[in-house]
Amino acid sequence: MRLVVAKCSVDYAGRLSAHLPLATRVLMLKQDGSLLIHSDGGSYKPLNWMSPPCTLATEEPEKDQADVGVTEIWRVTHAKTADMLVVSIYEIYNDVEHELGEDPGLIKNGVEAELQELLAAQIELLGEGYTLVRREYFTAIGPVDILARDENGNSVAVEIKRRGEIDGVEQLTRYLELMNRDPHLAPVTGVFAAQEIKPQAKTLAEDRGIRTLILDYDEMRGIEDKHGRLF
Amino acid sequence: MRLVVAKCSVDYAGRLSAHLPLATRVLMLKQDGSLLIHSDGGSYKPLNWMSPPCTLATEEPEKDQADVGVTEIWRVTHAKTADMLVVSIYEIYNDVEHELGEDPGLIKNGVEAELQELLAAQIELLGEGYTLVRREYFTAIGPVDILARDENGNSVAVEIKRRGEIDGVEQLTRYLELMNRDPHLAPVTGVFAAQEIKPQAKTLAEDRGIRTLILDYDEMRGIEDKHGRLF
DNA sequence: CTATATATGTCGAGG
DNA sequence: CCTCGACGTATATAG
Repeated sequence: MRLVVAKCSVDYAGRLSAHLPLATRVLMLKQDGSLLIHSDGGSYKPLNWMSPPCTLATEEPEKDQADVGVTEIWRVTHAKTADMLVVSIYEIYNDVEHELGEDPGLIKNGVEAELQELLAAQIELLGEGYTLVRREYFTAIGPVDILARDENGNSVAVEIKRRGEIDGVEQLTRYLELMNRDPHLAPVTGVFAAQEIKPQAKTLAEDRGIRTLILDYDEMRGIEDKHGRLF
Repeated sequence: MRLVVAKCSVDYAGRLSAHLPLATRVLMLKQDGSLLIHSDGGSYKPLNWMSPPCTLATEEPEKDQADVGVTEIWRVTHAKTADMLVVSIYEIYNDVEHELGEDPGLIKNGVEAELQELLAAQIELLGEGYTLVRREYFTAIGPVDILARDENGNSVAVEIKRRGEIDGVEQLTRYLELMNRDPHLAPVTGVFAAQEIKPQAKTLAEDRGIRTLILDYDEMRGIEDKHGRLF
């Protein structure tokens, strides 16, 4: 990992073309040849970058570039797509290199996959007498998160989100429409389950006869832990 | 902008909870208090981060933490959501600070706008005898990318995407529904045009009687200076 | 490898 | 402020 603070301008050509005017920025050069160009604001997204696999070549500036103050040129070329990033460096204020080694990586909890597992294991949260048919029930337009049966044996399609927004209701609506054309499944009702459901999504769901359900992650995980400890 | 190379472990609690085991990483501290934690690989996305608005507080470690080698603790708290990122620092190998100033920002040239221009100019790609009515035909729920007429003089609404996914079909469906209620326009048929159309989107479009059309960007552009823009 | 859904998505436009 | 759509989306996972 090499960290350079430099006055530079940048040009990118690939899926789009883009240009960064002359300013002072941080250039982060990773071991794999990739390059990130950060300013002192914005969020985690760099102003510009090149993803691996790619190679960096350092070049001498042409005379006309040297005349306007360019001291070196970094040309980063993507190995597969021929995307190219060219950094024209005017002045380097700081240049540090350090060996980091392999990173053990991030451990996550509470993403949608985990919610789906938990709800499948605690299908009774949908209601008394509900049973799990299967997770990831496949249809022609995509997988339904959970297919269950209610206390009367009727099909119930469950769409799970971390945050329930209108998109998710639309998605479930499409599934229901399709599944209700299948005489083996129909009638199919819908449940929209999420840790948090936006008011508009709740309204839309109810308007379409879809039940909404708030999932309490901590509670569900707690129950699961207790189950685990019983064994 | 402060750049720190340090051995650290990290914990995040917010929309999800996550943990980074002890390793050497780069900590990028921006002027607005935001923090990025980068390893020497991956793409431009940090391993972990806190977006602005947020504040950084440096704390002394508790005794039990100090005993295992923690020298300082950085606690970054989001100003609105109460998301929290805690960095436990064991050793600092490098620590640099530099004033960058405001960045003038990125200048972009996108692809989708160009696709729309090109298709309007080459409207015959839609079929024999088609004529352009106008680009950005305005409806109550938004602009239709292109309105054309087919060889019989009937209205055709075209939705253009770089990548055709289900969302785009939904969008076009809404336009068609609305436009077909207008006796001056009806009957209106739809064409979903994109550089690439996902199978699910194609299925849904056909199910709704919408024609799909693959656009060859390079061909439409005439395979001119694709990479010649840099210099 | 392709295809698909998720994401602490981020980001910008527009009501 | 919120919603919606685009993104050089990236990323993991299933087929």
